[in-house]
Amino acid sequence: MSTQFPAAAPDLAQYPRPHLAVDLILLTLVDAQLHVLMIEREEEPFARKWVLLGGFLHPGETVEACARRVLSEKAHLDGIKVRQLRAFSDPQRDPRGWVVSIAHFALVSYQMLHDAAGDNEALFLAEIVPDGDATTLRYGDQHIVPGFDHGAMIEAALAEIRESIDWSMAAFALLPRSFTLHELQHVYELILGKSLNKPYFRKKMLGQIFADGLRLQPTGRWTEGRRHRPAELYELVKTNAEGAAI
Amino acid sequence: MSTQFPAAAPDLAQYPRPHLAVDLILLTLVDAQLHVLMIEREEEPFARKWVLLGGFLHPGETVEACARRVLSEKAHLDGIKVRQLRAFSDPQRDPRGWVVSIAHFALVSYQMLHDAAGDNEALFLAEIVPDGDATTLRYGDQHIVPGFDHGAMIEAALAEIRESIDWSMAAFALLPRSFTLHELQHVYELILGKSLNKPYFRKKMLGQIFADGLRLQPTGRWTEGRRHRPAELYELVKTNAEGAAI
DNA sequence: CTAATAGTGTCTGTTAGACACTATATA
DNA sequence: TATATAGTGTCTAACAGACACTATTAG
Repeated sequence: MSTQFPAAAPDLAQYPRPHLAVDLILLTLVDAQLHVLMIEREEEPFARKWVLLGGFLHPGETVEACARRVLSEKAHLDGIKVRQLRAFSDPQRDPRGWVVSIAHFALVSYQMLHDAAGDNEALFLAEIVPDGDATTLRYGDQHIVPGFDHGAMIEAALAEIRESIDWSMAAFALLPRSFTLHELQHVYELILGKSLNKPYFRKKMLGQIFADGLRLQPTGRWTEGRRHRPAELYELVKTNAEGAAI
Repeated sequence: MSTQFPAAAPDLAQYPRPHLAVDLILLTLVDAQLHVLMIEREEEPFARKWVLLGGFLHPGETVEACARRVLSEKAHLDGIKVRQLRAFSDPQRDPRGWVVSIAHFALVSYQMLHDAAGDNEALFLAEIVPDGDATTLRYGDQHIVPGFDHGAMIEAALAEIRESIDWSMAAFALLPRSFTLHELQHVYELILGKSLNKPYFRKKMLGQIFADGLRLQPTGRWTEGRRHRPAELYELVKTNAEGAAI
C-alpha cells in the first residue's frame, strides 16, 4: 500500500471539518402512551416544523456531556441517564451545510419532566403511535412530520430500546417512584409492541435482581379510587446480599 | 426558557467544529484465535505505536461510507459489512487537537484479508487475549498497547459483538466459505468467552433460518488429514420456503 | 348484584444444557 | 491398538407462555 495513514499528518488543518451536533430523543409516558419531547422551530430551514432537542458540540465536552447539557438547558432536566444511539451523517441531512449529528436518547417520567419543564410553552410532547412496522407521531388530531431526519432518529431510538429492554431496568425510568406491577408490565408491552404473560412477568420481575442490587419491593401502600380492586404499589430499592433493604 | 434553539441560527459559521474521524476495528480469526488489524504509526503523536485503521471523514460521504473507504484503501477489502459502534469524543483523546472519532467494526475471514492485504508490510494482526474481564493485545511475545484510545475502542467492539451475536449469523463472516460445525462452535465460544453445549448447538444451528432465508447446508465434503475422524464441511446457502437450495 | 382489575396455581411446550454413548479417521 | 475428534440419543432443569381460577374494590 502506498498511501500514507492520513492521521499521521502532524497538521490537522488540511482536513475539512463538518459541524457536529447532538440531537436528543427524550421519551416519556403520558396517559399510558409513549411520547417524545419536541420543539417547534422558528427559523428556516424547517421553520414551524417540530424537531428534537439538539445543539452543537462545544469544545472541551464529550458528546454525552453535550446531550446532558442540552437536556439541562432546554428542559431543565439534570441527572438523567443519557445513552448514545448513533451518528446520522447523510451529507444532505441539513440544508444549511455539512452537519453530522450524534443522536442520544433518554427515558424520563412525566412527573419529572412536568416538574422541570412544565411551564415552557415551546416544548411539546408528540404521541408515538404504532403504525404497522413503523411509527407515526401525533399531537391531538395533528399528524406530526418532524424536520431534518429526526423521524428516522426517533425510529432508531425506539428500535434500540426494543432490542435492549429485555428484563433490564430501563423501563423503570418512565414510571414515577411508586408504581403497580400492572403499570410496569404495560410499559414493557408498549415498548415491545406485544402482550406479555401476566403470572410469569410478575414472578420474574419480583425475583429479579437488577444492577447495583436493585430489586422491586412492595411498599404496603395501594392504589385508591379506581373502581376495581386496589393494586399494591412497588418501588425499586437497593438491597444487600441477604435481600434486606438498605 | 429564554435561550434560543442554537440550530435555528441561519449561519453555521459561528459554531466551532471538531475534526471528525473514523476508526475501524477489523476482526479476523488466525489459528483459531481472534485478531485485530492494526497499523504502525510513523509520526507523532504515538509514533511507533500500533493503532487501528482510520481516516478523516470526507465531504459528501456518510461515516459508514468513510469506514468502507478506509477499509478499501488501506486493506484493499471491498464489500465488507461494516457496523457503526459509537462516537469517542473525549476532548483529550487526540494530542493534535479536537478530533471526534466514530468507531466502526467489521468481521472478515483470514482468507479474504490475506488475499486482499497479505503483501502489505505495514499491517499487523494483533492477537486478542482474554485477561480477566478485560482483554490484552499480543504480537508474538510482545504486549501491545495501542495509541490514542484505540484500546478502549477494541474493548467496546468486543463487548458489542458479544451482546449481539446470539444465534445471529455474524460469526460466519470470520470463517471461510466451507467450515465444520466444530469450527463454527469454536468461534461462538471465543466471542462469548464460554463453552457451549455441543448437541444443542448443532441441532439449533442446523435448524436455524437466518436472514434472507440463509441456512447451513452440508456439502458432502469432509476434512482430511487431521489424525481423527473427518468432519463434514458446511456452507451457508440461500433456500426457498420449502428448504431447497436456490 | 356487575364490572373491572389484582393476583395466583397449574399445565404444557420450548430452550438450554448435562452426560453418555457410538463412529471413524490417523498414528 | 490408542487417541482424538465427529456426531447422536436421552434425560433434566429452567424459561416462557396459555389458561383458568379466586379476590377485592367501586358503583
